Amino acid sequence: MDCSSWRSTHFDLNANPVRVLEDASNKEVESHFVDFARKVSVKEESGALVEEMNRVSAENKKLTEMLTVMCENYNALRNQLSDYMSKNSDKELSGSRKRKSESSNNNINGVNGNSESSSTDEELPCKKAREETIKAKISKAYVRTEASDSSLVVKDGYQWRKYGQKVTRDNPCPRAYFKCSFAPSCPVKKKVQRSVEDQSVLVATYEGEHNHPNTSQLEATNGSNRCVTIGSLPCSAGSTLTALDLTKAKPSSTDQIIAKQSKPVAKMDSPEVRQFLVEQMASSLTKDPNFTAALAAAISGRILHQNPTEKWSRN
DNA sequence: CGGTTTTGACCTGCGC
DNA sequence: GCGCAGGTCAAAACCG
Repeated sequence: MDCSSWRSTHFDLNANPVRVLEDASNKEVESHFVDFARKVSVKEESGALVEEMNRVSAENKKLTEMLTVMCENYNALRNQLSDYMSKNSDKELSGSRKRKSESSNNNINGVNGNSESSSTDEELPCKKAREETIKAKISKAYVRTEASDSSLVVKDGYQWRKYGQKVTRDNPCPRAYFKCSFAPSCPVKKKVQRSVEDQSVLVATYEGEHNHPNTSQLEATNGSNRCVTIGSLPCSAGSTLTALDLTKAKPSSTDQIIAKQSKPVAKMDSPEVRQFLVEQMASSLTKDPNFTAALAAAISGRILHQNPTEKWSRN
């Protein structure tokens, strides 16, 4: 599983635009300020503006430092998580309750050893291969939501149709079953259930791989998606990703996703797409007068949520 | 009116 | 074989 390059580029995607934005906004504000000062040429007013500018710069610097610290912490947590995942991936898969894809796989050579099994010699390899395929495409995503939010909705950019809900024995919270809206042409399913330990965390389990583009990617490509897809999951199930949500202030994008998957998405991996996303993020954010406020909110939110995040990385 | 959600019934695999 | 638990189906309700 070679996903480190993708993960690191994805992380850069989150980190670099901030630096780009910071430089761009500083230069922009400075040039606007200079022009304005020349035109008005009122010393008192310019003095006040300089003072304001210094204050904003100091605030900007402070935010940048906080962001740097945050990114370092995020990196450390991500490394912890990937270490943990690689150590426990085998254990996790064999220990799951899921029967079709795992238990039968592990017992196929006969813990029960019943020679009168209904499976024929032709069926066995075929079934095994199919189950292994399914097993290989299972991925999990942990999504933080508002504690008051009782819906089992994970905004991952795809459209889902709920086909069932069940209360399971090991968790009092109901588990919801979703199929991709493109079914039956797209076979992907997902299960969403609240974590037993932290009920503000949704655990989404994806099975299969989408054979069509992510709807949010399509919207972004069309330029109609003003809320950049940082917080959404660009999920072809099976790719490793980490996403940093800078748009926490928006209710529609409050989800904070840390996902473990197993192989990269070609579209997201291409330099053109990354460049496009960076440019789009930069342009949309620099035009937004609420950007500073939203950034501050995101950072404070991150800091407040740091402990639960550490908790996830242990689980 | 068509698509989605809800929810009880049903199916299937596993352990005893 | 039986009971349990997870997963799926499908009819009714809901919604835009």
